[in-house]
Amino acid sequence: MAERRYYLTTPIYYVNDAPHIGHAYTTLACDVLARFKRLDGCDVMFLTGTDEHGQKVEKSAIAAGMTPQAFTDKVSQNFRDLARAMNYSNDDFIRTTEPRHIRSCQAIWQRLAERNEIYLDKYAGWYAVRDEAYYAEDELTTGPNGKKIAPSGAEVEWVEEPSYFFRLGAWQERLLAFYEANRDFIAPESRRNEVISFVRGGLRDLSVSRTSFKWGVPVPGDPAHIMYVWLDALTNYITASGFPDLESATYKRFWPADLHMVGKDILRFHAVYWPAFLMAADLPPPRRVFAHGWWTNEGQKISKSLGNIIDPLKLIERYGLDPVRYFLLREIPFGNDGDFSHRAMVHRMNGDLANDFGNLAQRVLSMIAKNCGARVPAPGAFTAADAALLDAAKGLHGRLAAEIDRQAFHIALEAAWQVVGAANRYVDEQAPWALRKTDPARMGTVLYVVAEVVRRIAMLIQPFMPESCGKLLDQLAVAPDKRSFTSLELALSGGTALPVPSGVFPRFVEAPAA
RNA sequence: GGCGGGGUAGCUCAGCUGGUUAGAGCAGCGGAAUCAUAAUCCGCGUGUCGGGGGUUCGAUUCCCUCCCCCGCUACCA
Repeated sequence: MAERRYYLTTPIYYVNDAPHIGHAYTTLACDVLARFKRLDGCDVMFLTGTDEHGQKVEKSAIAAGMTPQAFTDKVSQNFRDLARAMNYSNDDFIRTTEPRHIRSCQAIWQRLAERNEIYLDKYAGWYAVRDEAYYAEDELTTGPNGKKIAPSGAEVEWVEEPSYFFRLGAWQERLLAFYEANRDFIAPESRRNEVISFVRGGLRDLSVSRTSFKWGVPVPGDPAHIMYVWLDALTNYITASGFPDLESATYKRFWPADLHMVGKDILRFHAVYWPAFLMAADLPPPRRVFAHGWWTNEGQKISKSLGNIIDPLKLIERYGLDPVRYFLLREIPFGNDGDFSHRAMVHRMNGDLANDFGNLAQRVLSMIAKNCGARVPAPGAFTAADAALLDAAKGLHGRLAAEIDRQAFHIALEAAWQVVGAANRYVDEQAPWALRKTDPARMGTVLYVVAEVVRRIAMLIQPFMPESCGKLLDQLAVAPDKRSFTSLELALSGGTALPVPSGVFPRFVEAPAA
């Protein structure tokens, strides 16, 4: 059903930033997708990493009294630590300062230069030293002293510097044709509209080199120039696949990427510049870019100045890792903005996890432990009700695979929870506690059916909550090598000894007010 | 300004090409049950489907118009 290979990436994170919920969220979505694909039999490559070049990094390093390399060695570790804390399963972690990447960037540049897609000219504009940014003429105002002022309030000056340019302007029609031919290239749909509208508005050639700082990839043949950070950064995706070695096994297997997951703020770079660079270099563009939304904190926009940045490590400490993973992908439609609030978090944790699913598992495992000799009961013939519930659980795999393929994580979870609800209703209707006295054999069948449904659900949502589902599968005595989706049809067998059950999804209990 | 998305029960949202009493989850109210992490199950919603006009036998779903919200409108990433 699915393709045999799947290559997906997170953005590379700018090392100058401290890891926050936005980073955690993007990578989490990729992690769930990667885990799901692996369990579903795909050969997956899941890449994340850090963007370590640029003027800001150079300055921060100097401020810290370190060389840029020593500085980035230090701070890139923050992102590796986050990956471990969030239990991400990335197969590679790329740093733009690695030799493989510098070689790759220069190779891309050379391919572009050879095809006459890059030329040397001058970049001229109003530059604010304080902001390290250029401003357009119409953004400026005139200050009391007659000098031009940027929107930020900084004084600007007219600056000209030599720069290489990429002929982006020539790619407008080909990009539009590409979007038209690849309807799924940009998601969600509204983002696709935005990008198309942007490209329709016309594209200017893009300055792709700088001479104002040194910390970056030197332009081949003209080391006075450093490659533009985005050309450098975007190239990481193809570097990790083995480029520029076009004959390498990994390149042949994994390029083009199946999915670049990004935040909505960097969509344009991925959906416009990147495919243009690649097509211009005569390399295949990626298959899809998904732009997700942003989190607010208790209804407030998150910003450094407000000091309300959400630290994922603190969330994990407070709620536990898997509840946080679940919440982030269940609470809001993936692609939309959403709000993180303590109240909502506890609500999901207690309602969906502890009450609905956790308690379902606990009630059936507990009854089996007490009334079936701690062994999986051997089922008798299935009734229509049994079959209906089992069929609902069996239908989940295809359902989830389809939703995951379009990054509808919230719908995938919702579908799984529909079966959780059906299972809880089934338990109440069948009332195995009453059958215990009247018809123990039937009780065994009922408990078997529920245990089997729990097994299937736990297997399918492993990508979301690997550790918790692992514990649950341990309690069902499902062997570790029988947890991929090819083993979904290996139903529990009667007589299997089960360990003593214990709750997997704890309730969050508010500390009493002091 | 231009382009795009959206305004549906207290909250978050489903409702594809128009057609039975407009739905789900959560919250709220009432009840049942007692296997289980006091978890579970059942019942209960007269919502101007943003306002107005139009097309139609019939519109939340199509057209026009108005109001409001959000996003994009390039070189800090």
